[in-house]
Amino acid sequence: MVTAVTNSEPRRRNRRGEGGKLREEIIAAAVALLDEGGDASSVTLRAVARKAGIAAPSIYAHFADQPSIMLAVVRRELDALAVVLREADEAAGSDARERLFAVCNAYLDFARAHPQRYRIMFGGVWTATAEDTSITDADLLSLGDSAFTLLADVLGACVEQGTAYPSDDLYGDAVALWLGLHGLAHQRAVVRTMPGPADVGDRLIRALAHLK
Amino acid sequence: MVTAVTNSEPRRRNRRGEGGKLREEIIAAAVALLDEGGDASSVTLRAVARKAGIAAPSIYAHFADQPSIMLAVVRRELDALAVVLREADEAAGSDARERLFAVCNAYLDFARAHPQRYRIMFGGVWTATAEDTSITDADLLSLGDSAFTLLADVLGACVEQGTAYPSDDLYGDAVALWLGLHGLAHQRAVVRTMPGPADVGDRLIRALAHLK
DNA sequence: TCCTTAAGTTAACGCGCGTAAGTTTAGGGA
DNA sequence: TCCCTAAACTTACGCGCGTTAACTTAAGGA
Repeated sequence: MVTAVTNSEPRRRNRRGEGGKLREEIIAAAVALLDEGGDASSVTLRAVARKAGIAAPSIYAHFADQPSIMLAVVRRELDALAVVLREADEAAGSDARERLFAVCNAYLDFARAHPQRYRIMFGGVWTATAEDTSITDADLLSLGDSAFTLLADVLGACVEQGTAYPSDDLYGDAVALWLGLHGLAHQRAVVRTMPGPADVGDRLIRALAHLK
Repeated sequence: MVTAVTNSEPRRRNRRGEGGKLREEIIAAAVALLDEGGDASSVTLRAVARKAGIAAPSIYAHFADQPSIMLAVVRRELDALAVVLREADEAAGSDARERLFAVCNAYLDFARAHPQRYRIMFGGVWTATAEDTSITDADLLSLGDSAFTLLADVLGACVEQGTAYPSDDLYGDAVALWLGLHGLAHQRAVVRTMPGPADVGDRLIRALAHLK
């Protein structure tokens, strides 16, 4: 599959103060490449440039190097995930149990809807590359903070409401809950046909949140 | 880092009937490359050849292409994992609870000891490449069978012994337990510095096995 | 209108990759 | 002893990659 970028219009050059627009287009192009089913290695600098309809060197005006593009993608998608979770939480009403399932299922749905993105977000694109770049471990850890905090809050609400058994370490249990969700989400994002019963997600949530 | 393969001996050519020996050496070379800290993309055909001390084209006598090498690596490591788990189980004695923790911790220890291997085993090297190769989904699913069956058996023993609450779906709970272990193992294999309390592994096991 | 400068382009570099075709080395049966 | 052939080597091709340097276009205020 060549995707044949036969744009008749070569691309409208941005206006004077709007050079920054291209930055967003580059990130979008990288995400589009992922969504087409490629893995991380198919998101090359040149492929992104082709997708965005620009020449490869034009990227260097907006990103220092190729890994920086990937980091921007991860940033964007983690922010999008946090928004999705927050929306699901607000739509769930005030019952803590409902909120918990809403948030957890929204998480799993996001991963299912965008498996390639999920793999990039949590698949360790960095471990190998971050050594050479200016990306620090602290950078990476802070990325998912917003989404995780929401999950921990909702779990706390379940304990307060009495829906879940009290915990000796709420933070630890929240981490464990997320790890379970992540295990399922990641495996689904990887194998195409996941073995096990359909309700395995609910099983994970109920067990890890210590629901009554 | 160049690793400078300055072998004085260019490499002893194998005897007549022993051409198959090189196959094992190639797999070992690929694993060695992983252990040096590279990601999947640094296990190139030529890098493997350099590591094994042979010329790149010599690999084609034993593997159809580069993905086939990776599949062989995954096979080897999954077999090794199954052996490790089995040994841990046998060393744990007859108490079901002890056996469960022994097997689960052996799993986590394996991932911690060989993070790069673990990432390859479960990181979705295939999803992108398997389309072009002769590797089927059924192939991949059957790979981890031996290890998973052991885990499910031990979990069943816990229920029988009364250490764990009875389950309405033992298989489903075993899958959920594995997913939790996998989430932790994978995340540790990816981020270098994993947040959360040190006993998060025990939390996962206790909750997902429904221990009393 | 012209000129400055932001927003791109084209050209070229060196590298490592997978693969093809032909060549050498040495074990072991006749 | 000779020579066949398995096992591995050498050389070479073309490609896509990331990156750099130098050049071109056009927006928009003076």
